This record gives sequence, structure tokens and C-alpha cells, in this order.
Amino acid sequence: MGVDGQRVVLHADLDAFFAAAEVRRRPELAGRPLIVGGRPGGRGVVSSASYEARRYGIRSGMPVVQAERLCPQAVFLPVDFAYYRRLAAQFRAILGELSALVEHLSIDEACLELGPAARWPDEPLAVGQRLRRRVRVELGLSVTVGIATNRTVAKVAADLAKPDGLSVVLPGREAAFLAPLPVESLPGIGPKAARRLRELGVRTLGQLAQVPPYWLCMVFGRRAEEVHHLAQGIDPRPVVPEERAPKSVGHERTFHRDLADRSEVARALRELSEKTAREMRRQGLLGQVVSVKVRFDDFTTVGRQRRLLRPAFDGREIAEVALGLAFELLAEWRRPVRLLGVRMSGLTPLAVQLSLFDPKVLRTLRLMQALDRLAPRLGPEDGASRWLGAGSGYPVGPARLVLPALERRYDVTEDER
DNA sequence: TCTGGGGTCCTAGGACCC
DNA sequence: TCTGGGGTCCTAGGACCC
Repeated sequence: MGVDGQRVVLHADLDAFFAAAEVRRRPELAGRPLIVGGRPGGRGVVSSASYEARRYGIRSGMPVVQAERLCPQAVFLPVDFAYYRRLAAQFRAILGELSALVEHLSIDEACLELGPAARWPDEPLAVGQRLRRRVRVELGLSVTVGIATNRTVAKVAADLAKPDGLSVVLPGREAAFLAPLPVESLPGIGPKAARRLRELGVRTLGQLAQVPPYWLCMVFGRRAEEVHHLAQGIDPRPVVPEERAPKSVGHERTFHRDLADRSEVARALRELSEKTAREMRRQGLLGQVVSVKVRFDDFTTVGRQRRLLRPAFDGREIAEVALGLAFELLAEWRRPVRLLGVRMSGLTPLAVQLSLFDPKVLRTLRLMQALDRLAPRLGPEDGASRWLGAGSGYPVGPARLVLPALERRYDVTEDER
């Protein structure tokens, strides 16, 4: 055990990650207000803003049009996830060399635990500094690190040290460190809970820690006791290195202008269903529950879901159900549609289900997966469904005939196949 | 001023069964 | 004629996170 037998948890968070990633490949943007997110003039929001942009009051989640008003001279760039994922993979590789116990919390955040023999505070501090140096030198990015005896305190310490900082909360100082902070500094307390707490006269984590826990049931339900402990800096949750299997996969889209036409809605739902199916096939998953989300022009958001008889991998099958559900909602609300979403849950690994499929279905699946791999070369809107027959069930259309030719044309290797 | 897109988890009510 | 109690599954909605 370390000194006092205390755990050592580091929380690492890349600073303004998307914006910093763009500056990294376009150094001429350094020092300028930079906003990564939706198109200017459109309906998107800010995904990431450089610290220069934040000086104008711009924050992630803010509508882009508002950001434009606050800072018209800012540079606006679209989100390039593929690039950020490649960078994030390098970040993960560095983390993996520092500890075997790393849990990835999002694309730009992770926490890691040092072994029980780590000695406070020199060893954690040295690891934190090494991490920051390596990320700066090898990735050209800045990362903020928080160090404490548990994950919550480490994360809050990092939040406070941003950007480009390192902060340590010594063992025994957790409660005192949190006490003066507003309640919404605690991960898990968002705007709604914060408002309800304010109405009860609770503004700081110190006050939250003093309140009798049964009081908190009204705000936090079953989580009351846990939240009460977290506010005192007590958090026994371990750092779990395993990759968790996804619970759901889906896509949604906000339109440039609201849709009033059923055929437009149908077309959009087919595209979203196909994208969702493709993502499931890519991950080797089947889904049994189809959920549809509709946001109307007045921002009312409603959903419907239905369980299929069998797990599905075919976008057309998903679309059929999604259309039925969405049209029920449209008939009820009779308003123009701002956003549509399709999500699949009830996921099972394909491998578990393989034996249950009839060979013909299996062939269709293989064919779709081959087409999925071709899709990037065919163009972004070309899904498997497009190349398969539009008939009922699983008859394989022209794709079976053209696939070998397509594969030759696009140089699909034996390996990819 | 006008609100993205990817997710997770929790709650609450109703159906249904024993 | 008036009626329990527990468990499970499904559905809808909302809070929250990055």
C-alpha cells in the first residue's frame, strides 16, 4: 500500500480537444478564436471552442449562430471525428504505457490508477508530469491532470486546473477541497438537480455534505446516499479497464429546414436506419429493439419503441418498423419535423446468433458486410441496402452478381473480404 | 437566442402472471 | 361483489455526460 494505504487515481483530460486538434494540423490558427461544430448560419452547436474563443463567452453546447454573434471574426470548422479518433488512439497508447489500469471515459478523458505501492505524493506527481510532457511532445496537445485518492475528486481537481494544468488533492484533504465548490461541480449534478438544491438552500458541496442524507431522496432518489458520500469526497468506485459492450447504437439528424412531407420523413428514416444497421454490422452486433425519436418544430421531443420478433441486421427491416412508429407520432402531433433519430438496443453479439440463422440469411449478412466495407469507396450515401434487391424478406438482388466485379474494381483484398 | 449527436442510467406506470 | 401483493417485462420520458 502507498502512504496511509491510500489509492492513487489520475484523471487526464485533453484541453479543448477538437479545437486543439485542428490547431495542431493548421498551426497558422494558433492564438485565434476557433470554433469546431456546426456550420455557421446553420442549426448546429459548438462542439469545442479554443480558449481564445471562450474569452468571448463561447462555450460548447452553445448554438453556432449565437457564437457568431459573440465573435464574428472567429474561425469556424466542421467536426472531423475520424481525425480526432486517430489522435485519441495515440493518447490512449501513452496512457497504457503509464498504467495497466486505465479506464477510458470518453474520446478525450481517462482515469488511471497507480498500483497500491505508489507513494504519495512524489510518485503520482511524477507520473502526471511525465504524461503531460509526453502528450505535449508526441501529440502536440495539452492535457490537464487531476490527482487524488478517488476518481471523483481527481476529476474535479482536473476540471479546476484546466487548461494545461496539474492539480493534486492530498489524502485526507478531499472534503475540504470540495466544500467551497458549487454543487454542479460534482459530476452527476446537472442544471436541474442544482436548481432543486438551490431551492432547498444548498449551494456548495460543503452544504450538501452537511445535509441529512434522507433529505436528498427528494432530489436524487436511490442515488441520494451515493451523492451524499461523493460530496464528502468519498468514492470507492474502482477504475475498470475493460471495454464495455455498447447497450445501443443509433443515429439522429437535425434538418436544415423542418420537414412537412411524409416522403421526406420516410427517406430520412431509411437513411438513418441504414446507417444504424451498418454501424451494428461493423461492430458485429444484432439489435432487437427499434427506437424512433422525433423532434417537432416547437422542440417537443417524443419517442416510440418496438421489439422485433428476431434480432435484425438489415436496415430495410429496421426502417420498416421505424417508419410505422414515426408515422404514429406524426399522426398524433401533426407538426413539422425538426429532427429524426433511429436507435437500436437489445444488442447481442452476432457470433451468439449465427447458428440460429438459415444459411440464406447468413449469406445476405456476409454480402452486406462486404458492401459495408466497400461503401466508403462508393460514396457516403451508398449503403448495403441500395445494392440489394428491394424485394421482401432476404432475396439477394443484383449485388450478388455485381459484388465480385465491384471488389475487383475497388481492390478489396482477401483480408478485407 | 434558439437550442447537435453520440450515448448511459433512472423512474414510473401499465400489462400480465401467479 | 369487490377485490391483495409481488415480480417481470415493456414503454415513455427525462437527467446527465462529453
